Amino acid sequence: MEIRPTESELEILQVLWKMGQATVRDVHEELAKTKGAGYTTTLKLMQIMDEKGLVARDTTSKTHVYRATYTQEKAQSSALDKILSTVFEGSTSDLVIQALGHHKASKDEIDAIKKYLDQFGK
Amino acid sequence: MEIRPTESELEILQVLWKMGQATVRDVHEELAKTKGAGYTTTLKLMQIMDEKGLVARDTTSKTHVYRATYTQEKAQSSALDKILSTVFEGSTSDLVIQALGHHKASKDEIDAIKKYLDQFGK
DNA sequence: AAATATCTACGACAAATTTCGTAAATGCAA
DNA sequence: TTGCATTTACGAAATTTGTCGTAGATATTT
Repeated sequence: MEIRPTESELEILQVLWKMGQATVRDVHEELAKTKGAGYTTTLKLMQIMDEKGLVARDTTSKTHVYRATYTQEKAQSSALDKILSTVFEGSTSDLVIQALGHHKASKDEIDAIKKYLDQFGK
Repeated sequence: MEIRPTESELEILQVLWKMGQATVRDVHEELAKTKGAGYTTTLKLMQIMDEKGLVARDTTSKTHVYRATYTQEKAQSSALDKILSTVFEGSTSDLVIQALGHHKASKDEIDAIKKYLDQFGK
């Protein structure tokens, strides 16, 4: 089955990716900086994510400790797949050029990309 | 205001981008190839999209003719913005390298990108 | 130990999105 | 013209997603 994280689930995953390990309170306080949802909302979401297998939790102590099982790399790959097929008609070069053009990459970033490309072109 | 097309609305937009102009039936038959939704479902969606301003329609004849006002370029830009901030931590180079690595670009595509980059690097 | 605070579990509500059924209008064919 | 097919309009159900309140368990403080 393809497990697609929802919008809110993705926000939680972002916190877990950054923190590595986190309790519901950790995540909630991080989200609270930019969002106004209640504690139990975050709790419920994370419980659902556990059922879906997006996260795993250690329940040995009263306060459960969560970590992401759905990796950032997977999310990146999935996100790219999706926008490639939905808005870029499958053209990777279109996507890349749009990305470089619209969101100005730094000189270092451009160099990194060039280096990567050379590695290809034999 | 930011008008974000929903998942289903995006499917419809894809058809409109490809056809340029289309009736509800055109769109529905195209979607029917891969999806099992009824005709009135597509109709309703397109009516809502009209209200939202995602599409415009010519209502002079009984059968209305639709076209997208939300352009593919806009969708591309919006999609990139979103995944950049949600899963790539704002790093355009990460995104580009992932895109090139994961979805094998053809030689031509790579050349196109190199050409584009040279235009940059002074 | 008693009171207070924190946490999980869980049902239920709310909002957004998708789906469809039905009615009325319009056009086409017999 | 009469009947049949197609289309729009629109309300409402169904689904999905996000929200919260409350109860009960566990820990912490006084």
